[in-house]
Amino acid sequence: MDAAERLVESTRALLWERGYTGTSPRAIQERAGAGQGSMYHHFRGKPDLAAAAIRRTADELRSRARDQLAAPGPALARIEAYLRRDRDVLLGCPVGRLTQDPDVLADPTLHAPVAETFDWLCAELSAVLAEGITAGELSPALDPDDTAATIVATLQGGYVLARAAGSRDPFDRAIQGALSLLKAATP
Amino acid sequence: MDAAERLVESTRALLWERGYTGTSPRAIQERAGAGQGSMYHHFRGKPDLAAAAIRRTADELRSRARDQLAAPGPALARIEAYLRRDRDVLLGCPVGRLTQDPDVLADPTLHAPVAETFDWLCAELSAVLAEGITAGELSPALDPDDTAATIVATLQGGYVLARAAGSRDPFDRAIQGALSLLKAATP
DNA sequence: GTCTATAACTCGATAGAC
DNA sequence: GTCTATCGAGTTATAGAC
Repeated sequence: MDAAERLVESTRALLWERGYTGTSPRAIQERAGAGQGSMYHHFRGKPDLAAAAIRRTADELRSRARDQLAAPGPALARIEAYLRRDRDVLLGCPVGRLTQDPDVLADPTLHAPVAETFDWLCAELSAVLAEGITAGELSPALDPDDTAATIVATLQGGYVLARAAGSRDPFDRAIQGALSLLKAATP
Repeated sequence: MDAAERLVESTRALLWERGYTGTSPRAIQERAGAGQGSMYHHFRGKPDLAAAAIRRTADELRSRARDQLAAPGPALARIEAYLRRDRDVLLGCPVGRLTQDPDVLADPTLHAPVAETFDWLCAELSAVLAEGITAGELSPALDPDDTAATIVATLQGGYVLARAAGSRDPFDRAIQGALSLLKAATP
């Protein structure tokens, strides 16, 4: 792994742990084992480096969501597989956490990948839900877009509750509760 | 309003907008119209001031949740009133946002009010849900604790989605989706 | 109780040697 | 391509005058 690569990975880790404001170029360099000169040679500065890191993190999230949502099988089973997938719950969502950083939201280059990720995820889930309704797995009374937003919100909020509690328990309960509600909503 | 009071209110506003790491004593002082000396006379430093601000914000959240949840009326109606209450969606939750700040989670004095707030809120909602099940409004198949966690997570995640989208739409959709699922889960 | 001055440090970024 | 030195500003906090 060359220096530019290590700098991006280091930035990804620090943005996840400490957010944009809490991440200093100095900390990025130390973690990457690179010096000032190296960093400012490869990147114009902190926003440039953050843009590269956020784009990669967003791409990875999409790719991992596709693994479960685009798999073969019944709609509800794919949603359950996605919700129950192994996650580092106490670390929170590396994309969702960026929405708490006003400096990220204020910079269109940093904000755009975050907005696109959740737009894409809601649309993808909505399509799977619509499929489940057509197949007779889910009640036609459910609105796919609304329900998709509820599912993504349950995940994002589950992370918040887990970090507040210092335990993954509330996350697991929130997921279980959402799945129970979905399973109760059969035609 | 005296200086100490203005300093706490100023800290509350800044913690909400910019988080703990993003909030400097200087910014607190400027917003409060108080000087360095005044601040360090009334408070030992940034963590002390933040502790006072967080305690007050947490108390206020609980008090406002009680307004809807402890009101008279059927269980489901109280939950809907709580979920549909007027909110500054794009500002996010002033308590939930603190879970993204590692410096808050690392300090027990700052972390405790955050943990207690969500513990209390989940317990309160769980009690209302249990009441709804007993009254025959909701299916006995629902687990009150799980469902309560799902509801709180939907709110917290709804804020995340709204800030990501730069619009309150996904928040409203997530709430609507959760209410539709709850209403579909009748005995 | 509030002020100003200052300390010791980190911030994000640039300059210029090698 | 990476280094070290340095910049000016901002950080949290203390000291001491008033």
